[in-house]
Amino acid sequence: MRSDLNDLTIGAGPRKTRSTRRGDRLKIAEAFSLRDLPLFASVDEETLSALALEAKVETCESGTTIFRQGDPIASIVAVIKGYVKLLRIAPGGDETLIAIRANGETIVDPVMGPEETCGVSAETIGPATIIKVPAARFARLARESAGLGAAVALDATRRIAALVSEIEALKSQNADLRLAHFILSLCPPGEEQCRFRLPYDKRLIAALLGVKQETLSRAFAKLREHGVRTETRDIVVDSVARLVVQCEHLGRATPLPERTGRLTRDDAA
Amino acid sequence: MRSDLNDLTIGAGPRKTRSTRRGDRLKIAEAFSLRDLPLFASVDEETLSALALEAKVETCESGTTIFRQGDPIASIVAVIKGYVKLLRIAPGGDETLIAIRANGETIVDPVMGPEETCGVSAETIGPATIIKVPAARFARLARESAGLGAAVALDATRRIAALVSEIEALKSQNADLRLAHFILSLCPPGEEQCRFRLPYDKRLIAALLGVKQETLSRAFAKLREHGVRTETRDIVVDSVARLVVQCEHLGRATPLPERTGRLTRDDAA
DNA sequence: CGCCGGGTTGATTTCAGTCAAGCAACGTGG
DNA sequence: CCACGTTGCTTGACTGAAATCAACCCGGCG
Repeated sequence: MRSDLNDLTIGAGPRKTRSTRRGDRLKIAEAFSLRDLPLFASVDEETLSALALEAKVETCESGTTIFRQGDPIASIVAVIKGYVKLLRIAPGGDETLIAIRANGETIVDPVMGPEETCGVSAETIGPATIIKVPAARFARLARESAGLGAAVALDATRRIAALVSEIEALKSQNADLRLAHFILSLCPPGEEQCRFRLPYDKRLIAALLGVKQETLSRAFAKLREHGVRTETRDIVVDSVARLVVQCEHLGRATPLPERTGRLTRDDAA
Repeated sequence: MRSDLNDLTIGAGPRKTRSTRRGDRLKIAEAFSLRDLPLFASVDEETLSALALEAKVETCESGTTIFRQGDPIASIVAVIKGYVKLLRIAPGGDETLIAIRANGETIVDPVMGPEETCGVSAETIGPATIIKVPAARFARLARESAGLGAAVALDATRRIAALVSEIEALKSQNADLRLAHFILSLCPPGEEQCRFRLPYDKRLIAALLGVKQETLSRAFAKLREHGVRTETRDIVVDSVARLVVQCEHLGRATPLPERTGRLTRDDAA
């Protein structure tokens, strides 16, 4: 929650190339530009400068609550570094994970609109760096600058598309298939064989996919037969193409396509 | 799909009170204003007039496809009368219901953004009347008028909130509980005892809740013990308050709170 | 060393999907 | 008017998926 403003430079223009990293063991001064956030990619320079004046960067330790469901919307927040989970808390008290934000993603879930409150709570997973712009200031600029308004609308469109996909997945895919798609979404594009580290622990992945961790563990075990190995926190995918094909079989039962022929040897089971 | 433009007057201003309903058996001429759509509630007169010039009203018979998933976005569509279902079609061919739009709701799911395509297909349930504005024209106006851009953003915010709620429900509630909430959402506010007609058939409700119709039928049967009776298409709720209370018991097992002990016994750990 | 937290695995229960039959409500055509 | 098929809804018996309960493993770390 501490605000280390002095360590960062917020700009509006293209990222400055002056990189003052000199291996000193104090925090490395780093230039950060609002332009780096996808949300602001197409916003005019002037508006961005105005926003930059109001922006505050904060470094948060693990488990910091950024805002709470039901709070009035104080700031527009984006994640610069680390991960932030968004969750909903039912009256009964149990929490439901809605999404995890990373990279340069914005948490404008509650975007604007007068007197709106936060629909979710936001909490950091691991240490994270975030940037905040006061909501009132943001809303005013959005009303004045059509470009910013359009950018917000576009951002919202993307977010809606993602949510729609998630609803489709929850309604029509079983746990194994959802996991397979999740793995595929993590594979670096263009590589047929790959190895990477899971971005967060399996409990969170389970919550993201809407299953219990035991179920996730079993789903991983099932994928092991299809060329997806797990080494504690690392994932090795033998063949992305093969996994894509297997997705169709994971979905509907069809346990045995039964192509009897001597072709592929691993469906003999 | 036929366009009965001549039967309708599209305006931008407040709804004209001249009501030409005279019981003739030809279609009743009716004035319709864009202002009636919540999306445009706060948009300035001038922009609205420009939109109205481009708007086209269409009456559709049941089962009309308005647009298809993957199509380029040709128009912004709103529902004036009747219901429109939005669904996703997987490569395999099976359809997943995403949402149902009614009243004056907009189907701007794919709002704007250059070269975007429709994320869902839209199809009328029963006969419906819709209004269309060419997407290019709409996008240009949205870019020029900050008010319209803000309105779109606000609309998107509402939609996101609804989607988030649906994801929460799918992840954390069982079929009975989801149905109970759905019923409650249909109860006219303020009334303790009520009776109303389901807006569409039970197959659609099942799909909306993410269950099979057989499961929905059993869920209705279970609610019968809690003061919710179904008479074919009508619903009678004996006590809204009681239903709200029952929701807590429907969620988690806890069939018997059993407070027998003199202390709460679960904090002994 | 012992004690976690995160992860796996197994046994069992609960929930929802599947398959199948039956029924009530219509609309149509004889 | 009734026989008829259709469509929407319900019910039952069964299967399968995922949650639950519980034990255990294993890699830090005080």
